[in-house]
Amino acid sequence: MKSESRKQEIINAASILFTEKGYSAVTMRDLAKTMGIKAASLYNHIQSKQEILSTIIINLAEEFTTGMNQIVSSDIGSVQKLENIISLHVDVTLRNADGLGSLNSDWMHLEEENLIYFEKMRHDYEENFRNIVKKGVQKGDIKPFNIEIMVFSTLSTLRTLYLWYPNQKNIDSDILKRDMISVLLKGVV
Amino acid sequence: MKSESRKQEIINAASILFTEKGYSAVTMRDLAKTMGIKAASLYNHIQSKQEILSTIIINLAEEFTTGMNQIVSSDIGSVQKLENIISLHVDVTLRNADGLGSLNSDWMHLEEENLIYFEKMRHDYEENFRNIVKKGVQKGDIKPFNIEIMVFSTLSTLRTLYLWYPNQKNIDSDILKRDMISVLLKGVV
DNA sequence: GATTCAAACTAACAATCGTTAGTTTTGTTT
DNA sequence: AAACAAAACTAACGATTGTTAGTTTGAATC
Repeated sequence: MKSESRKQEIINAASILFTEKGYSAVTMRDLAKTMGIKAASLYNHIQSKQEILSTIIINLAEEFTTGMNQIVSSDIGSVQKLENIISLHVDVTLRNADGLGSLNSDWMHLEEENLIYFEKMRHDYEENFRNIVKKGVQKGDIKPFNIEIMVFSTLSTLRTLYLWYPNQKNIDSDILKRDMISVLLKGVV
Repeated sequence: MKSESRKQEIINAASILFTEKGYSAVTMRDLAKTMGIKAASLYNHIQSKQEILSTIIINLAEEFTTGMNQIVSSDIGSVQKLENIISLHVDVTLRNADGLGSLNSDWMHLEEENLIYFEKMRHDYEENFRNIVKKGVQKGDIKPFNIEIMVFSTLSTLRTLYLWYPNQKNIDSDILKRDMISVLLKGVV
């Protein structure tokens, strides 16, 4: 097993700190103090600060990519696809809320290869999202509003769900999904 | 005038850098290089790095607070108030898109007094928003969905407008407002 | 009891951080 | 031309950064 669990503990602690203060503002000594050890001891388990960041972000990005690819290739209508995307974001957020702060705010601190890889995944994700909306508009299932605004509006809400969810402890996953689908798709008025 | 314009130039340059990389990741030497001077020369115009951050954030937060207070005290319906809030966010974003990255992602690096002041403004803003939605639901003008989700959903879209707007150069302010109102209030389905 | 090994430790490094002090340059006003 | 103020500069400071090297601890295995 070779300290794999200890490594994961460090990554989990780092996820929380990074979301609270941002990658650059968290020092290895901060992280070590949270873990109850000295900064140098962290390096028995991880290779670098950068490795922690890239592990957090790339894993999450791949999770979203995998989920989106399944939705895109499924044989369902555009509106149902949007509902599944909302469901995907709720699931990932409930499972790993701490890491989403890094994904949203610290991805630009990834280094060369991982930065390019991440940006490609994000671009493809948005492109898939956009195409689903376009198809829905063509078929008449989605209102013919400005497509960019519809995509941006929905996506920005889903992306910042992690900021808001921890404050609402007493909410069931399925109820949250249902209400999010109502608000995002059917509007509030 | 005493270099007031030079100070503003520094703040404007810092706004862009802070939004690109975050407050903690931008050094005074980075900022100086962007201005074409040495880091020490910055201190002829500003008192500290922290002063730059607080100037950017507090000014913007006060702008939102002032706008919200006008909307709250105006004698119009709940839906019209929501439309005016959307319009407020579009206006502020178009006027000062660069600073909104700091407001959204670096407010936690404000120091004691300003941090408390900012958090109070943000709390009051959200509370005003929530009360407008509540009133609208009571009057039957707004659908009886989960209020927190409606508030969070709308607000998170408006707050991240600055991330998305710069990519859509050819869009008129009034058209943007109209379409945002459509998508956010009436839904896409 | 000796060996092994993961996981902690102490001590220190080179680099970089925000900032200060004191000086020089530049451009305008007398 | 002299005087002044604005705005740049050089040089350096103490603190902090991520990280490395080498050592000690403690528990499991032989």
